[in-house]
Amino acid sequence: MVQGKLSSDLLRGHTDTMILKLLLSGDKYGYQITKLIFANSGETYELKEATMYSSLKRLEKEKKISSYWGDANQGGRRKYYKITSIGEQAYKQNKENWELAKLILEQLL
Amino acid sequence: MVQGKLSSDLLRGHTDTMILKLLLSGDKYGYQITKLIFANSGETYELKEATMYSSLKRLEKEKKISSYWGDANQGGRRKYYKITSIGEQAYKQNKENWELAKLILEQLL
DNA sequence: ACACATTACCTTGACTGTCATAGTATTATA
DNA sequence: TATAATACTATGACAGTCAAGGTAATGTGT
Repeated sequence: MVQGKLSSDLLRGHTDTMILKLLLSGDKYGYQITKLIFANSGETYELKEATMYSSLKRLEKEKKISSYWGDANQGGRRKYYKITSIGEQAYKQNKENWELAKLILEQLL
Repeated sequence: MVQGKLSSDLLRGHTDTMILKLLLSGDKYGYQITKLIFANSGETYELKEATMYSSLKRLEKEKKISSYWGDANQGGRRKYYKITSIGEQAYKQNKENWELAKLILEQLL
C-alpha cells in the first residue's frame, strides 16, 4: 500500500483519467471503481471514496460521463456511470499529457 | 511549452524534488533555478517564480536546504541555496516515490 | 539622456484536487 | 442479533500552484 503524502500529490490530477480509462471498457458504479483501481494497481493504490465522488461530479459536470441508476431489484442503490464521446476524447488527451509529463519529469528528477 | 492545466496538476508535488536535484550539483540562486529548469526540460516546462519561491521557503523550513546572500559586488542581490544532508536523503526518497508512482500510473492509465 | 527589457527578489489571495470525517441505508455474515 | 461490507453523499480543512502585484538594480537600444 502506497498512500499518504507520497501518492496524494504525485498521483494528483490523474484521478479523472483513471476513471475514464475504466469506463472505456464498460459502465461501472462508484464503489466498483474504487475496488477495481485497488485491484488493477496490484493492491498498491487505494482511491479514496471522497476523491472519487468529487471526480465523478466534476466529470459529469463537464459532460465527460453520464449516469443512471441501476434497476431496483438489486437494491436500486447503484449509480452507474457511462463515458461520453467527449470523455473518450478527454481520455486520449489526458493520456498524451501524461506521456509528456513523464518525459519532462525524467529530464528533471 | 507545456504549461497550463496540463502540467500544473500533473507535475504537482515534484517541484521540491526538481529543485533538490539541481542543488545536488552545486549551490544556485532562485532566478537561476527557473532558468535551468526551463533549459533542462528542453524549453518545455517553465517553473513559475511564485511556485519556486514557495517551494524554497518550504524546503528551508524543513531544513532540506539552507541559504546565504552572494557577495555584494555583483549587486548583492543573489540569494544562494545549498542542499543539506537531510535534503539529499529527501531527494533519494522522492525519486523512489516517483518511480513507484510511475509504475502505478502505468497500470492505471 | 531616456525608455524599456531583463535580472532578481518577495508577498498576497484565489483556486483546485485530495481526503478525513460524518452521515444514511441496505445486504451479507458470524 | 450484532457486525461488517456494500453503496451513496456532503462538508470543511489543507496544501501546492500561480496570477497579480510590488521593489530595485543592471543592461540595451535609440
